[in-house]
Amino acid sequence: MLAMPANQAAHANRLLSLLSRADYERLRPHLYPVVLDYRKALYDADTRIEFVWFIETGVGSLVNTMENGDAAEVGTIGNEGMVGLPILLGDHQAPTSVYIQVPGLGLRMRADLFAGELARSASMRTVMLRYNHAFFNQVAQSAACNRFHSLRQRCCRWLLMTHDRMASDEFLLTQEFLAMMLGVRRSGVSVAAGALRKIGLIRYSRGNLTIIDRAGLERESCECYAISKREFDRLLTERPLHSAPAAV
Amino acid sequence: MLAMPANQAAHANRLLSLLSRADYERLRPHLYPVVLDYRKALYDADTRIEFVWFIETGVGSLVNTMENGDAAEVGTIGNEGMVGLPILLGDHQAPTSVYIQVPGLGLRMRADLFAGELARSASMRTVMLRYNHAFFNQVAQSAACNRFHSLRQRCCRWLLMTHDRMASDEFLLTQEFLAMMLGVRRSGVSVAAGALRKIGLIRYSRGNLTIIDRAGLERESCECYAISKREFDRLLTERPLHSAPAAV
DNA sequence: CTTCTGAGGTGCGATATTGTACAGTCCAAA
DNA sequence: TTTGGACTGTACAATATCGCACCTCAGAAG
Repeated sequence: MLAMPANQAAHANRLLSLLSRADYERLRPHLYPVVLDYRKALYDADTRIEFVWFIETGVGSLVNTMENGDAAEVGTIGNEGMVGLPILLGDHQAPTSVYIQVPGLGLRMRADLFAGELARSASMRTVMLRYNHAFFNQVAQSAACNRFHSLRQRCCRWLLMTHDRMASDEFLLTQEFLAMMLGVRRSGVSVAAGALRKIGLIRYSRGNLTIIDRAGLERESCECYAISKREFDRLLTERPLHSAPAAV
Repeated sequence: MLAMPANQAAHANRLLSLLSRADYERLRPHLYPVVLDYRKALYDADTRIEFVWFIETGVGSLVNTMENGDAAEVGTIGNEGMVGLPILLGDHQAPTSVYIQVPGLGLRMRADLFAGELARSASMRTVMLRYNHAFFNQVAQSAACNRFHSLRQRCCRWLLMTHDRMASDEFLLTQEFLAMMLGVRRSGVSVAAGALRKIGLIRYSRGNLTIIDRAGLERESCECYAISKREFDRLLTERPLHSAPAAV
């Protein structure tokens, strides 16, 4: 049974707000506010990860880049999570990179200090590992989604996942960039997004996109969006997970 | 700095053999030998995970099944790893399932006891979390692979990954089953595998497949195989990961 | 020996997406 | 005010894969 201490006062970052006051106070002296600029790399593939980040606003992407330069997003990180999970897992690098796709603000901490605090606090590990599982499930869902679902469906899913992690209905987003995230041609996005605009779900022009009809996007999206979201909601709560056999 | 104690005597399962003798002795009383039958489910999506498994021979697949029944493998587990990572991450279920695709033997342990031992041993957590990272990287690679690479390339990758986890060059495998793993039509596999047979890389008939030319398969495969393998080799060693800044 | 069944090979039209190209439009810098 | 660049819309042939159907074949069951 995982006893979860009373959480600290609400924080812009959901993970930090799930920590006990004591755990949060241990991290606090090491957290430095940073601006997350558009397209900034938080870490690059196969290079040492020096910091972990807790995103407050904005959105980051876990991106896999192939030898020939083809790239695709395989996971999304916002104010519900952190960037730098390899540190949590005892590693210091990864074959993927993390880029900022919607600029914002966050808190940064030295990776070695984060690892040290984790080693000292079981309750902190609990929170972070649960997030890690939710994120893993999202990536696993992406893998299957890339196999089965159309560009249009994946486009809707991407918009919904990004929207969830944003304060506003409006954000900067070029077709070129979205195409890279989805791992498709830019002109393919032009057609898919054009169709979504035609039926009144979104509006956009010259890199400025607005979500008009969220429910409509959810209808057009594949099930992958709902599954990922459900997992985050299930795992990122203050309550302990049911662990009695009855709780199947 | 992660001090890694002297490992215990070599074990058929690589993860268990990476544990310190003390850690292994803690698990040993709870490990029960089991037969891993073809197509057996080790756990099902969204249901309580009661056991964790350490595979000794045979191969398992992490499978994502869609609402309409479409299914695809998103990760592979063999004697290098364990089944039941959600337990390690403080959860007790997952949106994916694990099935045995090549029958074999393994050791099973009650999930609650495994969680208890993990809570008591930092060194055990270290080993398991590293494996978790390697496995995560494999799934992230699959996500991008499903986006970019041809059926033929993915077919080669699958054969290589399975072969790595097998004692023999020969195993039972129908096109029907491989099609489900790759998330494609059976007749698509017929064409792809037929081509691989024609150029002498594999041999097969009526559900019996033999790897003839491994190097050839590696040439025909996408880069995803090598990347996943490299990550497993990097993370599943007895030596601690370099953690000095010089070790980039 | 015959039959049945699971496994595998092949063909064909339909569809999604690719690669490439080109043209239109808005905005900001010169 | 003009120009150049960034962003977007569109078109078209090529390709991979799909969905489906049908046929063959080997071996086990009867």
